[in-house]
Amino acid sequence: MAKETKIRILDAAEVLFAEQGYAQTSMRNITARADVNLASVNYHFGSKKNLIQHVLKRYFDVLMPQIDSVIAELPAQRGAIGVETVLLSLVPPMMTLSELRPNGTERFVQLLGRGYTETQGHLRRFIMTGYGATVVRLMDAIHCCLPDIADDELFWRTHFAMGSFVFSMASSQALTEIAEADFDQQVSIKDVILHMVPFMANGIAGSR
Amino acid sequence: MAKETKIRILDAAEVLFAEQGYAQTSMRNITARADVNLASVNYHFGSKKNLIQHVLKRYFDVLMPQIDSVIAELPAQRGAIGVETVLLSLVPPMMTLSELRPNGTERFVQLLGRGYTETQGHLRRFIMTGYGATVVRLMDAIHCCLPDIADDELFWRTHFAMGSFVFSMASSQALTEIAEADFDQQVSIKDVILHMVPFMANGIAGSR
DNA sequence: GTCTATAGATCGATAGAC
DNA sequence: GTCTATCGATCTATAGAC
Repeated sequence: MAKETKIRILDAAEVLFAEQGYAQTSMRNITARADVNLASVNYHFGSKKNLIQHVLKRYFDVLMPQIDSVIAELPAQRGAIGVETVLLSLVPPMMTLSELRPNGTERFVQLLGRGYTETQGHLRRFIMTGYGATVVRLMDAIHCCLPDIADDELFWRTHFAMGSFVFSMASSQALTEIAEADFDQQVSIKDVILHMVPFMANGIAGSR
Repeated sequence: MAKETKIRILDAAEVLFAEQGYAQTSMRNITARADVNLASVNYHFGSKKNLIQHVLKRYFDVLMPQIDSVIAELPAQRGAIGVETVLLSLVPPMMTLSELRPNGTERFVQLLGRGYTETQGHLRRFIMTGYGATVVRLMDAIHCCLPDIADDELFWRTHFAMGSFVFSMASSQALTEIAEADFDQQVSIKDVILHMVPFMANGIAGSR
């Protein structure tokens, strides 16, 4: 036999969810692409909603422990480093997702963007209950770089930064097509991220 | 008779589209909320797809001419002003959308966010064919403030900025709820926009 | 575990009476 | 222009044979 049915379903589902969104992807789309029987999704995952969570969990379970590691290894004197350093430390963990599966990094962020706008709060709850501690540690690391900025102000800025990131990936296909057509550039996901880090760092730190 | 059927449909549709997304909103949802007959949507608009475009068009037709005006009134010596000035000049036009309909500003940006992630390129084409000249004028105004930044770099930064904006509005309900719960702040759409302008300006201009 | 067959619901769109 | 009634196509989920 080829791959396990369960894996085939997850692999097919994540591509379709990332490309078309959750609502627009039917179980028939998924099982056809995975070349498995329609009923097998409900046998293995119980429901479509549960399948969506499993697709995300595969990525979070790899990413979040890595983020914990890189944050723990940041200099103890946080005042000495900038936000850009913290954000840059997240890049290698993000890039390892592409070793999991082809275009893993891109797909993961697309799924994140879809989840935030489509599942009306479910994703946020899923992240905070399962990986909330990592999120808090990351926010603390950013805050330590910028002790002068008020809590609520930093809250807004980090969410704006996340917006840049998630939106850019959600529409990354359009963006890279334009970049290639108008500027004759071949654009990889890493290029996009490395363009984005200074943008986010400048926005979060604020220069004036 | 109360309001025209056509208007009632548009009013109901824009609320539901903004809150739940296009795919998740059925014609039955819309006609029930508008308190009109199911068949009247197809009579007046031909199809659901056409209805979506009409909902957006009502906002664009008011917003875009105003943006043309404020850009035309910017100082001729563009080198003398900053990006923040250009972005701030967009705020009054955006705010007038709330005079059109309750929460118009917020709804419009939510529709924009939904359109970008859900309609896979259709929205972009709709904007560029109908209002492309205004978009180009706006991009030029930003570029004049930052003559030292290369075309392609500015392309990335403006798209990141748009991402912050659109995503923040798409998830604005969650964001304002958190802000109110964690920081005990009452947050209006104008507060969000005014927090966002410096963030975007710092990100686009780049400080280092 | 895998399959067929189908229940049960909902969808967009339209025909045709008024 | 507005309504009822319905078509035909989808969808998720499940029952039950193998």
